[in-house]
Amino acid sequence: MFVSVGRAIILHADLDSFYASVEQRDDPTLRGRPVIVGGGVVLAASYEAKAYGVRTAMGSQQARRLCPAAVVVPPRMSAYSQASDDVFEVFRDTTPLVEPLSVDEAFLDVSGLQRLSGDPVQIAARLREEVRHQVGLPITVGIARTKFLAKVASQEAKPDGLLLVPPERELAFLHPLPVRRLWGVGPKTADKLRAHGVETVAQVAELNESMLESLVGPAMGRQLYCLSRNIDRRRVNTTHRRRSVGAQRALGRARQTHTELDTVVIGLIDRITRRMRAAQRTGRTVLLRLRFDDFSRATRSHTMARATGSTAPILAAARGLLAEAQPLIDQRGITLIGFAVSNIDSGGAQQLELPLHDGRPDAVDLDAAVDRVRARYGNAMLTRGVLVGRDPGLEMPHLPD
DNA sequence: TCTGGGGTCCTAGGACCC
DNA sequence: TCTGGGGTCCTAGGACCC
Repeated sequence: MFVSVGRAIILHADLDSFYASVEQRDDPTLRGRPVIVGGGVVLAASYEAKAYGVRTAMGSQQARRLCPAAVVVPPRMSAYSQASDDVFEVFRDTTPLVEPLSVDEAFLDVSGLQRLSGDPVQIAARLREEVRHQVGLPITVGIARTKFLAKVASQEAKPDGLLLVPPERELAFLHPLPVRRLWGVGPKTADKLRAHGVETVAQVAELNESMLESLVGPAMGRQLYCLSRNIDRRRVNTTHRRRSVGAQRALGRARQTHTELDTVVIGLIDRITRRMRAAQRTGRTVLLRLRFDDFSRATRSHTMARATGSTAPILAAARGLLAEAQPLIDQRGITLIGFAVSNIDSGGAQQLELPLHDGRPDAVDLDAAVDRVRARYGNAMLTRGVLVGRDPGLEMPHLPD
């Protein structure tokens, strides 16, 4: 049944200190105590540990200094993955309109649920109860008319909270916040804004669009213009697709021999291509990511003629990139190596130039086009069903599989 | 702040094509 | 014929998010 409502109601559901909460759930002796998940670096900290200033991504030495009483436990990724699946099941029991943002975070569109399930606060409260009862984890929910406000609301409500931003209170809620709360504003952008005396969302909202664009670039400028004025028309998107698959490994300061490094490369590429094949994905661009002794970084990339999920061609590309970067490695010393495969499932189909006779799409020689696609990219992209020629937006007829 | 691992998106320049 | 404008792709780097 469809219930017509005038405006969207969006929930942002966010598990609290996810990894640490799973550890406290599974080991009762950890409850109420400061818990740090991680080895060399803090992957997650319980709220008891956060109270001492421990933060995610902090070096564990510093974390121990801040909180000597903390219990440090190694990560158990499969347990977190299972917990995540369980929580998302609760989400999907609430509404089919779920957009995952990460393992521990999602948007839920509950606009059509009111007649069936009560008002938004009741729906959110029940969701929190269900997650607590069925999975045993604390979760915070923000409710608003837009994604952005819902997310800000959940951040304000953490931990283990629930916050609704009423439609008539939106600007009053948003404007006093620091600019860092705006999506996409990190340390660098915050610095740029501060240099111009801009520290709150209200101050951003006083700037016009061209001023913001000159300050932080066209895309970021437009985004800040819209968000600071509470303009956010993004819908909850359930059809999100992964755009890259990657793996990386920190190596420490010790120099690696060629053989040792190649062993790491094989391991990383094997991990990536296994995951790609498991997800039935192919990719066309291989990216090498390096970090050096001085913490500078470099990337090298290579785009293959066709998309693939096979280990051999991707490994060959990876080794080629590494050889290309060898002078940099010898010079600066490598401390991290990673690869990512992107251009997922592209096959390159969008780039194909079809022979248009007199510019009429109906006069396209389909057989010839199919032959050219096969010759250049293999068969994978034919399953996409639609080809786009050079004419912008010109959609070609469906191709036979 | 002395640094993991997984991602996303934007920008800018060069090559190339029509 | 020459030139210029517009468009896409590829590469490298950077910022940001969880």
